[in-house]
Amino acid sequence: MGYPVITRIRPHRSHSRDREVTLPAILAAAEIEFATNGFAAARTESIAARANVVKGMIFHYFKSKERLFQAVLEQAYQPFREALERTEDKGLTAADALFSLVERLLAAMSERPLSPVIFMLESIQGSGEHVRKLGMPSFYTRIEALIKKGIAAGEFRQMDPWQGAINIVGLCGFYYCAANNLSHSRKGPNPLSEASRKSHTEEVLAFVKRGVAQKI
Amino acid sequence: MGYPVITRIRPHRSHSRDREVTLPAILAAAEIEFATNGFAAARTESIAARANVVKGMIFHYFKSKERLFQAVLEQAYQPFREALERTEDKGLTAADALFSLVERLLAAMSERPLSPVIFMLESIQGSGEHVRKLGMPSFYTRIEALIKKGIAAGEFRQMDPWQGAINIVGLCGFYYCAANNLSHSRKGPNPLSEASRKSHTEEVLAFVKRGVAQKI
DNA sequence: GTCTATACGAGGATAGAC
DNA sequence: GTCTATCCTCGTATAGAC
Repeated sequence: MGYPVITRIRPHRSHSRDREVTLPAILAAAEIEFATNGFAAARTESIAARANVVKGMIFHYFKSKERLFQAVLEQAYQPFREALERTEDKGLTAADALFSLVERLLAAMSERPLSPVIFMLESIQGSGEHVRKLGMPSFYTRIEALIKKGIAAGEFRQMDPWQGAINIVGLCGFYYCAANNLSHSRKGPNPLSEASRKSHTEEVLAFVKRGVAQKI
Repeated sequence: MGYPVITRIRPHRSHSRDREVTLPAILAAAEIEFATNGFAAARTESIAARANVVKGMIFHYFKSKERLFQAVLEQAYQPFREALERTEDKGLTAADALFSLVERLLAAMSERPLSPVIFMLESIQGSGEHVRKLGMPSFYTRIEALIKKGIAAGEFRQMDPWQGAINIVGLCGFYYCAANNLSHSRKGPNPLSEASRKSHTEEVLAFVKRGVAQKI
């Protein structure tokens, strides 16, 4: 008593008072936090710290953790939605259509490497509401249809089209989900480096082409 | 005041006072909870409810949530450790050795479908300590070595052996991680049914064989 | 070994000064 | 818009009766 009370331990943060800066910073930090921990285990405090803002800002801009998560999901899904919408099958053989779709899928993942992780966590932990709310068109059914077509045309080998679709999506996405652990269990280049992602893209494409091929 | 106080709303649970019953029940319930939510988001209360015991029992038998998780990890990893240890490469071609290893890996997953999910969550969320603590020998490096050998022997096509190993492990495990969501996005048989798992095993094996094959 | 009750900390969310 | 301070719920863990 009698001692002067320190009312401000940290000074104001250096951010401009500007939603053009704060809002994207929160979104970017949230993407990392949700991709690392999933929705339930993610901490708003961690997100705030990473974005270099105060926790209250998150609720100021997004009202709740739940809404922030939805915003992150929307942002994460954007490249995939575009990849699906841009892909035109008209006038292509089933093989060409499938391989170009897989290329786009791989490019989208390489562009946003955290997205596959978020979707994987949502797949494991979520009840599927979030994904449905996004109107997320399914890569699985699209690929399944192309495989069916390719089998009928004699371009692809006999196989279960649904299982084939799962295998192809898995080849594309598993790498990014396992990337964390891969860097633990092995010296070598960062799995998320430009070069490693390029290598992954090429290897998956080659694997898929052979995996569905008729002749061997 | 004056009203009789209800001291026991629920009666004693019907379990025998026996660790032979209670302990495995907790372990089984915990496996489901951890596989669904990951360590941080898992709730001891949920585990207790599913095991039909009282929350205190968990701490009585396992001391902490952390130790319970380790016990679950050990249990989950058992079939995989055996699969790796039993596999002998002596006198086999690289192709035969690889395919029999993949078969064992798939069989282990089919036997414990929650294990791939737990490993995936640990890979995404954990720092790798738990897995290292288990002395988990790596499927990746084992498969990588076999691929190298197969390429040198001309049995397999030219490819990046490390990427190839990741692709193969991914083909095996992704299915089980995505299974939850798969059942949401599609009518049809349960992805974890006996028949579906068998189908998955066969399809992956076929996919892998073609994926690494020399001639196409 | 099984139960009830509770201590204690962490984390989501809000209020209100500046 | 940004900050501090606080409320309140939930969840881990413990104490102690039976």
